[in-house]
Amino acid sequence: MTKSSLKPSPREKLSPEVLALADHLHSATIHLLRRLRKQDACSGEGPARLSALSVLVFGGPKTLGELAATEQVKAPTMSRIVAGLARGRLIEIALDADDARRMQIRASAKGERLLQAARQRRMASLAGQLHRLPMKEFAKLQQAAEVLSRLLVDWR
Amino acid sequence: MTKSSLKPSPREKLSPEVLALADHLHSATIHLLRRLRKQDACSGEGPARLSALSVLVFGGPKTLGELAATEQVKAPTMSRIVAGLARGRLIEIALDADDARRMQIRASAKGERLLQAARQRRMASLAGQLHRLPMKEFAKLQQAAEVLSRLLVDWR
DNA sequence: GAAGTATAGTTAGCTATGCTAACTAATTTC
DNA sequence: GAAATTAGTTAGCATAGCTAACTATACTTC
Repeated sequence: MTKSSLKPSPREKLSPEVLALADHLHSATIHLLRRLRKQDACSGEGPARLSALSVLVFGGPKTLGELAATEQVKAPTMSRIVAGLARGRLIEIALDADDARRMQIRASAKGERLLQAARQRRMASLAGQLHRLPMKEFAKLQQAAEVLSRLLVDWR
Repeated sequence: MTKSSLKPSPREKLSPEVLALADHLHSATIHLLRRLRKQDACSGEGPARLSALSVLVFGGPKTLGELAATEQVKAPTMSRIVAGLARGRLIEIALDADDARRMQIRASAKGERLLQAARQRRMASLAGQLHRLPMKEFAKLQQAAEVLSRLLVDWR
């Protein structure tokens, strides 16, 4: 770091330091998710379906378009993901009373159970590793997770 | 945190705190990579090929089996990825002198250029966001990146 | 050195996930 | 009420993951 500013004033543009952090963060997140992804295999559903289902479980009912936007995917892609989830009885689809074009999609009880089980496996895997960290490093990750969340919210 | 230990002694097993961090980290990394992934579209190559190519560029020549192991993918999958990269002249393949079954795969000059350009786009995107962070938060991410790297190395 | 086993990669064929283009149907706007 | 917009589907393409079954080379064992 060449200059310090404790208030939200940005640093100079794309210094080597910023690029180095971008690189490390990029690499670490890729490898972290690659490890966790393996835990999902035994759920019987692919990553896109699990992710969409988790949006429904934690975010409540959504239309197809809202789901597509949340998952940053085009409508036809989400259409097929929803079809797959419906085929497995993991979601329930109701027509919107106000607008017959819209569909209200919600997780079914079965979908909720499946997602919680999958989530449990991922969390157990990651938590099992975090668990082995010394307190100090654990705290660093806690702070970083908050920073990352804000970064994503403020992304532009 | 219920107990503190500044030395590498692990905490109690899978406390709510550990699970909460696992959850936040999981969510943040997923959404971070989803954003960065978009930058790769204009490279003309998919994520699996870019990732394998980056292994070759930064890790030097590899056999197909080594590439598959590094990318945590089965041999037939890597076989097709390599075929795609070869079709685009992004890699060069030589037969191993000692063992005619093996292939030595290396990035071509064209592959190196393409990967560096793609990497530049990802890094610019992420760095552009990191750039806007106040110094203090930036430093937190730096520390976290180190912790994450160690976590991945020590993963078991 | 021949037979059997192990290893490196390929091929075929399945599923899942992403896209665009072109479509249907419902709603809104003018 | 005609035109434009919006929600979602269908068709068709490419990438990426897998297993099973194959070829070809290398190693082992007698």
